Amino acid sequence: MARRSTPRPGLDEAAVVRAASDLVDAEGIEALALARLAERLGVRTPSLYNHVAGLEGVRGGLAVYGIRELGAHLTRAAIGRSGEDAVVALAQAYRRFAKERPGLYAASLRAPEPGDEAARQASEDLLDVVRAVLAPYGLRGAAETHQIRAFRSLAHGFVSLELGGGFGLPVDIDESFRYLLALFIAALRADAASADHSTSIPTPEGTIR
Amino acid sequence: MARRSTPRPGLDEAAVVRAASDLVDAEGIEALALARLAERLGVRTPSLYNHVAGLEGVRGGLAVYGIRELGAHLTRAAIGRSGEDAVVALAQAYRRFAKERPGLYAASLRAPEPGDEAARQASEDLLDVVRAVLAPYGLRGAAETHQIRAFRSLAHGFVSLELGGGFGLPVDIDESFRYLLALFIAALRADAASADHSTSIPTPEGTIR
DNA sequence: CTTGACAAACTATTATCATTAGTTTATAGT
DNA sequence: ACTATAAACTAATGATAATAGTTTGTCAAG
Repeated sequence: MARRSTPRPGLDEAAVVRAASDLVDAEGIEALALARLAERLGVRTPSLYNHVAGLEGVRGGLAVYGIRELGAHLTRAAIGRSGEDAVVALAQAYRRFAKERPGLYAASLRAPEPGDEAARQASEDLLDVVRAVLAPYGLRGAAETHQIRAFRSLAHGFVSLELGGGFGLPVDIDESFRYLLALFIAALRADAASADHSTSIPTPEGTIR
Repeated sequence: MARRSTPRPGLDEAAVVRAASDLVDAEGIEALALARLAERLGVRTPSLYNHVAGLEGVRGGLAVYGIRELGAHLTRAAIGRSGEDAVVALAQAYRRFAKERPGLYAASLRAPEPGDEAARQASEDLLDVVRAVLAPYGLRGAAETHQIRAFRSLAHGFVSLELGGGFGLPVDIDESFRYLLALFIAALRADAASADHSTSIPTPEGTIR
């Protein structure tokens, strides 16, 4: 009944990706190298090729792992909340994740290969969380897409600049983030006011953003 | 009267950085390599060390060049405009620059070395343009900083996601950007309304953001 | 208990790259 | 014409990714 199909139960892709995640969070995304990974895993470099498709394979796997982890964090933050409360929680969780796991967050940003189904699915799941939180604000179709893109742009732009040291002064960065968030929430209110479907029928629309 | 101090008038740092700029815009930031640069310049790799401090030196010089070019574009876009017109022009110019010179834009984002005076100055100049455009909205001190950071987060976040292929659908990305911009401008109006110094004294404050 | 298949590890090799050391050479200024 | 010097060069080293081919450990079937 044992699950493993074969011998030498040392490594698998997940273990390599985990090690990569630890490495990039500890030393930065540019420190990601097969040699360093092999060293950490107590193995010679070529052995990694039994589990991942080279350095590019590690990067791809790490990106998917990062998107999933971010999605899980956002989901946890949003559960049990609604309305503006949920929006704030989502944004704060986004920023906290990026700051706690900067290497993994950076890795999650890389554009996936066109055929990468796992990456597509992970992104879709992540998007669903954002969509669900913004759903009460009543937009549908293209307008909803604009809203979601705006949220992602805000959150990503801010943490990206913050992580990159783009904000000269260390003071009141939290305050700046609150300002940015308030700005977005004001827009949500305006959207909700203009789109007055207080009781709207859940239109059976497509899923894609 | 000739200016050059010495012989073999082939290269200088600016020429190397220009070549690097061409390279990264044509083939992406990850294609930046001294070997490729030397090839393009018709020179052997080690010769580059006479002009730049290795690959890191090229990256640093490219970042400064990118910030300056971006600043020049923003300045041109803002000249002769004011108020919301200027804000929109600034944002559009920001996005256009990033799309026209994606490699250079990416290079401009790297965090400068602490002592890099050229980078600090270039960033300061860039910031001054944004500050000038937002000045009519009446905020001072910390509030102004939040406003500026919000603008940068918006603009950078959007173009970063766009360039990285983060927006699944190619349709109406322009429209999404307009939505984002409208959202920011609404916040500016609110700020201007609350901070009612119609005729304010130009406070002799510090410069840093 | 033996044995064979197979995946996972290994060694060896190649190619690319950045970097440093030391040498040669072209030019500017005397 | 001579010399100082900066800019180019060759040569060598070390890190890295990647591939080919070999060895070996483990599971499962006989």
